[in-house]
Amino acid sequence: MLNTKEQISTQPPIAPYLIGLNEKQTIAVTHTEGPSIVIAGAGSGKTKVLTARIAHVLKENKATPNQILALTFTNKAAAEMRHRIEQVVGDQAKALWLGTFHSVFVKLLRREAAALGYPTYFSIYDSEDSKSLLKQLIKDLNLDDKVYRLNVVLGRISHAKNRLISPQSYAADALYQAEDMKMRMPRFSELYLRYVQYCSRAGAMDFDDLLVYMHKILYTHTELCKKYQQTFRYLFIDEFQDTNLVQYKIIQKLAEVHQNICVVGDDAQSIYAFRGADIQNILHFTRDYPHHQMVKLEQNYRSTQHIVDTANHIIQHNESQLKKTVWTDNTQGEPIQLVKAMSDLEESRMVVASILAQKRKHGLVYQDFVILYRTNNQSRNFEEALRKQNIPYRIVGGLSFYQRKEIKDFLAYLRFVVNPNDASSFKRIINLPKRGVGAVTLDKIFTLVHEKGETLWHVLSHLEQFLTGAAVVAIRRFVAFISSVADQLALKDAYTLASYVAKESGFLKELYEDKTIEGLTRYEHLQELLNSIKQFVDHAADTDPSLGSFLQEVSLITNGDQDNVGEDVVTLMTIHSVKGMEFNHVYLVGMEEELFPSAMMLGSKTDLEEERRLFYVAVTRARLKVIISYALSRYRFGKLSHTQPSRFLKEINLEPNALSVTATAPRALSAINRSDQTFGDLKVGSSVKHAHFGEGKVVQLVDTEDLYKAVVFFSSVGKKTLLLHYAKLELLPTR
DNA sequence: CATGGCCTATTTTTT
DNA sequence: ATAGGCCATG
Repeated sequence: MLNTKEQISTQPPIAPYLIGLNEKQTIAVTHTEGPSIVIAGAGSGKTKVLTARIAHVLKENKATPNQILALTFTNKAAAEMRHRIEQVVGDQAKALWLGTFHSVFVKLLRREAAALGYPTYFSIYDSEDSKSLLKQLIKDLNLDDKVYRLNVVLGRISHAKNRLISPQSYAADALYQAEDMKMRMPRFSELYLRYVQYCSRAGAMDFDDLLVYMHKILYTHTELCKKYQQTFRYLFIDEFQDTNLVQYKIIQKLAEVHQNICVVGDDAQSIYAFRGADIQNILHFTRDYPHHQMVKLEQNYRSTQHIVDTANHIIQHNESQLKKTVWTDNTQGEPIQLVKAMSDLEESRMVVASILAQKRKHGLVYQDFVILYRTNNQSRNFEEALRKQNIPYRIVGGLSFYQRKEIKDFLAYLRFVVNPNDASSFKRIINLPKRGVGAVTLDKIFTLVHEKGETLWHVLSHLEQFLTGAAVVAIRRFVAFISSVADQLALKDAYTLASYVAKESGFLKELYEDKTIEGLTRYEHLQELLNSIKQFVDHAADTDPSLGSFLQEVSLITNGDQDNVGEDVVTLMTIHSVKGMEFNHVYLVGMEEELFPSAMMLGSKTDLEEERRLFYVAVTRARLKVIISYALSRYRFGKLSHTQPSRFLKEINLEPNALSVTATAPRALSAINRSDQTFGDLKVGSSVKHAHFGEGKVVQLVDTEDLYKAVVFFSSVGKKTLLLHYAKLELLPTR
């Protein structure tokens, strides 16, 4: 690009956001019209391109911010993107339609809820809500929960929804029916139907519904569809390889009029097939848009040569992949290191010891490190080891604040006020605090709802017509209370109403009176929640400060979103949640058969290939160094079991016993002293120049726990041992 | 109707 | 290891 000075002076000034882009990136950014697909290898500047492209559209006045729709998979990615666009275009960025698929669709569905027969502030059921609902339905139908396994059933429902198979068409489909028979679940269709009916009557949508109903709006409400097709002139889809059928159909429909759709993805990083993601969408895109422009970003700017090589090596073992050569001209860096531990406990200590040593040796900060694992429960040992060493850390994922029981309970209160047909929320709170309403009364109520075909709220507010007894009196009081709050919904903001409910419902008092340590924490959590509602209201200057709006927003928050960014802490998370991020040093732990690859994924080749892509994602997060660890034994289900090193290690020629890392914790990483050792570009035999001693030749490299040393033979003074952290050695070209 | 103790299944990943 | 379900008891 900017090759000579003459070029700069004769050409118009280049927009600041285009500076520093390579040739391919520039094409991807500036060809804004028509369908285009960007295949972006790991670390190839994907986000940079996507944000520059949006900025370009705005700067060239091709569209106003609210005519641009940009969809990501995580809130984090959306926030990051908005931030970076803001740096280029300023406040305009605020008006972009930019967010996760789910959060953007909630906003649209809220506007169009009436067309679907849903209340404006419909409830959103998270996976836990879905689970407990399904559990109840399985019970209601007298099905054996050992055959109709919760996770299996839920997964199947989710899968059907993501493939746009309604309960009716599911029941009519011979193939699905045959599968169900094989799995001894002949009544699955019925269960699916009931589940959908329940949600619709409760005015609730689960995560999949947000997509399914968005699809429904676009494909069955022509006028509404036209409106949005006209509105969105430019569409941007991040992590395209992880889209499923509904998502693809939605964006396809939205792009139908203007055809300005840009999808960015990397087939090598597709790790969500388990929730319906279909890499085939990349093929479908090229087929559905024959005039598309395709750009492949193959230069990696993130990682060292060693890391890029290893990553390429990993992915080569997969048969199904797009042709792509990721390369880098970064320095060679250090080889991937392997740590072997005797037990899971020792593994965690060794990793933590290694972090401390690396930090000291290179003058790093905690933020440089991430510990990645396959399953959330692996975090435990590492947390303890980190705590013991007083190392600050944060965990992303796992049990989030909003999944705590007291928080879910209170949110259920608020949800029921906003949507009094939400039966799940009702059941959750009717006896919080105790109101003497038992299972029998509840059963009667739900039978009535079912038989009369009335809404839950109708039955509750006319209960005297149907039932008598002490419970009825209690419910009448409860109903009166809920009504009194509901009357204020349009008048008062979320915070005012929430604190009112907390006090007047007796919920806060109940928590307050529990003086155990856990009770105290629960009380604090509730206060914390109320604070966050206050914040929500304060920040909702020109948006909707209502309780309904808060509840919908909060349903889509995941842990890690609101987390303390910028603090100097070690990060712990699953490989799935690290996607899209980068760290200087990556510790990939628990590299054992049946754990990674997971025992659940050994059954089929496609599953195994997804695990391998997961491995690829983990390794490519690192800028400088990857350290992989495994243990020879591990506690599973409270029992000690022996483990085998992962097959993936052999695939990248990291033989479990190749490196003589002593396995004694916590002073674990003893000196490695090998003739083929390299430190960056420095290796035995390298010619170097030292400020005092002049030219010399490296005869030995020593890697101790917290120091790098080099033994150099200088013609002037003979052998000297130098500490690489201090000594400034200049590498001379080899002759 | 609520509580406490014992039993069992559970661990794949997330919006 | 631990959470949730089931049963017996208050």
